[in-house]
Amino acid sequence: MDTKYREIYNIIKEEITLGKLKNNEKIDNEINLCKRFSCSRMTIKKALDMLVQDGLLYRRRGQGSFVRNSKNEQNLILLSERELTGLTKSTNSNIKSDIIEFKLVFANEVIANHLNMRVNDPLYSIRRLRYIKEEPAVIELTYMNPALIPGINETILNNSIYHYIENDLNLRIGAAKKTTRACICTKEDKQYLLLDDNEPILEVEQIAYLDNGTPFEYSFSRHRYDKFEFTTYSLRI
Amino acid sequence: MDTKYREIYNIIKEEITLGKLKNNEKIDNEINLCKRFSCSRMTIKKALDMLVQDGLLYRRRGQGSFVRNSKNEQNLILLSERELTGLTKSTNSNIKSDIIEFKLVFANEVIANHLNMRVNDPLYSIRRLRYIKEEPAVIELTYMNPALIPGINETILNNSIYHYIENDLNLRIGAAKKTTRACICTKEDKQYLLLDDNEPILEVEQIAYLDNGTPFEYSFSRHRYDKFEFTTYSLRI
DNA sequence: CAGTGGTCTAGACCACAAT
DNA sequence: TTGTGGTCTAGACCACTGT
Repeated sequence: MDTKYREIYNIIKEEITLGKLKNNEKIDNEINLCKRFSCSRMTIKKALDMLVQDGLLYRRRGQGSFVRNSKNEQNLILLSERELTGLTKSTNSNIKSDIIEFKLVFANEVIANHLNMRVNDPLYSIRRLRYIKEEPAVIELTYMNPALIPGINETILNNSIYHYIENDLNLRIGAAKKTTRACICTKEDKQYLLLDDNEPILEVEQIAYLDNGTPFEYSFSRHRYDKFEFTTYSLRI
Repeated sequence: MDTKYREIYNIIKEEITLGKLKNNEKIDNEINLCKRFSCSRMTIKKALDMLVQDGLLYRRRGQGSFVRNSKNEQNLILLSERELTGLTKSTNSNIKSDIIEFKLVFANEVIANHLNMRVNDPLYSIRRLRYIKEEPAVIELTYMNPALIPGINETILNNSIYHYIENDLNLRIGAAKKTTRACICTKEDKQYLLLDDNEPILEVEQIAYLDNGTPFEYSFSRHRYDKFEFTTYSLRI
């Protein structure tokens, strides 16, 4: 059983993204939505505020709530913020992985710090090359705490680690801190991603947290610059 | 008069960032905070949820709310999400601008679309080179709707457009949609930012919205790759 | 003026964790 | 069992917009 506000959020989100509600169209007011969903105004507000955070709605006191231009920009792969479960989920299609390296190492100070571990604690180190539509697209270097995420093997790595965490380990991923930068490509990048000397990398450094705030993954994803861009929607609450 | 939840948010945020509250330390529970700030639990929850969104807090049902590792990483310029007012505010120091070009043009279809204008409506086009600590750091190309943001002149451009919008025009900036990508540098980038052939650009394309949902700015900021990285904190609500 | 969203309250019941 | 945060209610008052 999901929460009521999340159900309402999903229903209205669908009405917007499927085009039932047009751009700049005024949606029903809060009072009417309360009646429609048999709930209090605070619950409606919570659902609508989530849609504002997604950039799908804007609201004007004294006037109403309106749909925001929700162009389907699908030339490139866009990642939206409420789905933070890595490549596999956000692109739905045609992901394959080569495992370049998969070993147990010992945490250095930086990693231990980010993952709330001690220096020299054992640590998974995973390097994968990921393909989208048969073309090499990302090199991922992932560190995971084996005490939190046990039982990783090649089968899992060939599919989705996140799927394993949520469905087999029954843990829930809650948040991620991502730092994005542009880098000059290295020899390794050129080799695996088939880049020329002057072609850059879009690198994302990430710490991912479980639902309860515990960090479980520290990773670097080096993306081909011509296959990825990232969109975020920032609000000043 | 600010809202109560924003005041509480600011006070607790300061206690975390100034180091009064240490990493992973449990903060006071909601009931006690209600008493301390003389307010209801919902108001406390709203303030604390904002801190969770900022990545400064994590919360565990049955246990409490805890401070998240808030290392001061100040080697590079980091932009956090709740401050979306451009370079000048987010770096506090030592910004200068050269105006490369400032003219009135006519909106093409793409721009008109993003800014809710009509094709061929008049439009400010502003190209600036921005220096940080006397070194060239960003080339900004900005389009603005003169009907919304009138009276822009060189003095304003030499300082902060955002300051002018909020303090002189008394408008409030509410949200921004940002798309980040890595690019091969152009001849112009090399010339102004003093880059070598193989050094990339970190480009941010942005649509900025007023408080009431109206888009007023469409811009491209081309950052030196070695002076900028962007951090975002994503939540799965 | 009426209609809208923004804030805030004082409580209720629930799910979860530690003891 | 106790203490914690998560959800939800039914209302209140306010600020802003348009007529």
